[in-house]
Amino acid sequence: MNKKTIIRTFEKIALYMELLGENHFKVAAFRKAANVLELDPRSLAEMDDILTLKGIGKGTGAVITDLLENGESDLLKELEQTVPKGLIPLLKIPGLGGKRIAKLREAIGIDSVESLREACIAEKVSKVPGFGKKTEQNILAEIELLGSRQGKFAIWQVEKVVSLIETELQAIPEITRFSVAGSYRRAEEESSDVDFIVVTEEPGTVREKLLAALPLAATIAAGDAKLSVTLDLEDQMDADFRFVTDEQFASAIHHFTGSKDHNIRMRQLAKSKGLKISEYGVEDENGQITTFDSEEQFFAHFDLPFIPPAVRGTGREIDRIEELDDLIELQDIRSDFHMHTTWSDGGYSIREMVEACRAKGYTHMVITDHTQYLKVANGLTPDRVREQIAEIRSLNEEYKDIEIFCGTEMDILPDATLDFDDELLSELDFVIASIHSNFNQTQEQIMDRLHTAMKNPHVDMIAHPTGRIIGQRDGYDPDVPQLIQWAKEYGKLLELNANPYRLDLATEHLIMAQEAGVRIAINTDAHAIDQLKYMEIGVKYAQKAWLKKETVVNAWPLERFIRDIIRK
DNA sequence: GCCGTTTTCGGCCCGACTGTTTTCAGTCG
Repeated sequence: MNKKTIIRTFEKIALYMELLGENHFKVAAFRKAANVLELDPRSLAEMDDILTLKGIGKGTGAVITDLLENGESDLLKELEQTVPKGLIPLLKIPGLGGKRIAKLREAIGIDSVESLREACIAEKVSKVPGFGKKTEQNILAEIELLGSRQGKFAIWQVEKVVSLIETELQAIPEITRFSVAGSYRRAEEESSDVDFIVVTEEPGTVREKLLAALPLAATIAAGDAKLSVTLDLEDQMDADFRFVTDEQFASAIHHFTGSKDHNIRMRQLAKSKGLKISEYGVEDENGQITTFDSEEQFFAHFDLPFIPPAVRGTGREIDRIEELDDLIELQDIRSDFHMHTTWSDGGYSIREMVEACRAKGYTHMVITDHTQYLKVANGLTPDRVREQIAEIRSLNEEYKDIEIFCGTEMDILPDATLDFDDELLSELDFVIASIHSNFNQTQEQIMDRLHTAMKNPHVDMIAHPTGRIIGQRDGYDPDVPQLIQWAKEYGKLLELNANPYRLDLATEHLIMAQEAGVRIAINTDAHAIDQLKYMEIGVKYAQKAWLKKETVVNAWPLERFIRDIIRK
């Protein structure tokens, strides 16, 4: 028996009870019990007080005892026999929850998506009390969409949709200001929809203009406070817009940024002080509503510092506020160590990239084009590298306010050798080693390649260490704990590649690396000026792993970078 | 079902929108 099994049992019990139309506080109690175990960092063996945890009571405790003693839960077995398995997918149909599903099963014997479809076509559903013609049609339409509707979208897919919507919002003069909220603002790897807070005095006008401007597959809800639509794009994605006044903005963006658990924790905190949080402000016992100029002020109202969106997760972040002072922030970033130019597969010249980094206020930067093995990317031969070094050195003479270092993103070849020899590497200031080929090798072969790079005294950093593309491919499956050990042993940096396709290393590994004392560089891997902005997503993602300023090398001052990395 | 230096009963985070009703339940985020 392990903790995961207990958690999954609670979740299943909750699901079945929901389908039976049980009291939703009862359902929530089982979900909460699952959450309590999930949030506890200890393993099952270490939890001798499991039955006395807050949130575990008589009913949930009996399930745990049952599982520990018999390896299965009588309650779950009973529920599985009572509730047809075919009902579970019905919860995926928008507009159908436990109560209505229970009602349909009771009244006309619905036990699967197929029987519901048939009942809709035979117009039996609209005869059930509480259901009407409209609901029947909606259910039928949703059943047809069930297969095509995608659950989660990768952050790079969401980013494109967010940009598109922002362009439309900017074009509407009745909008004073707006901001994306929701899981995208928290820099989640995946989101199920996008949320926007829109400040306007004329919600009706804005709603109509949005309905006219956006590519629509469906309108889910359209009121004066909110607009909810399904966008007709490559992938059909839902978008929610909340219309608020300027005074309500701070409370609204906090509320709709979430996470849900963060909000619940904040509301419990408010309640303990006799206050009530809603998306419109904070209400005291006299019904007086306070609004705020900023989220900072909102948090200050509860004696809390500003909690960055990226760390708003389980609610436990509120117990870690003393760590926020050291947390990496965008304004700490002084440099970017990984970018490409027209010398290989980048879109802009070295000078253009330098100008763009100066505009960002960076004090130093590294040019890192691909190497000869990567022919599709026009990788540099040794001769071209030396030419490039000369050009960079001369450009560096020109610019007094930014230090430009000569680097490379060198391929680690499939046979576990490096693309450049040591002599050439010694002429460079900063050497990145990367895998771009033969992802399907065994883990042993991959680790052999990475070890070669790690051992080389000229290599400074391993880029995108796992090669993953979020939601598309897992990468080359390295043994990351081992990689972190090597980074520690040989004093190498590991990258957090900030490109939203990658975000590599992932959160769990960043946490591991920081704990091991390994330094991280957050880099954009920009192939165009515009992509330098990915630093913002990268830093947010780093915050999810609670990376400190000290851990992130590109937050270090130039002098320290030269002393500890370039001249080491 | 869980919980309690206000409570062992009556709450549980809070509000918008839809569709069904004719004042509100259900669903959703």
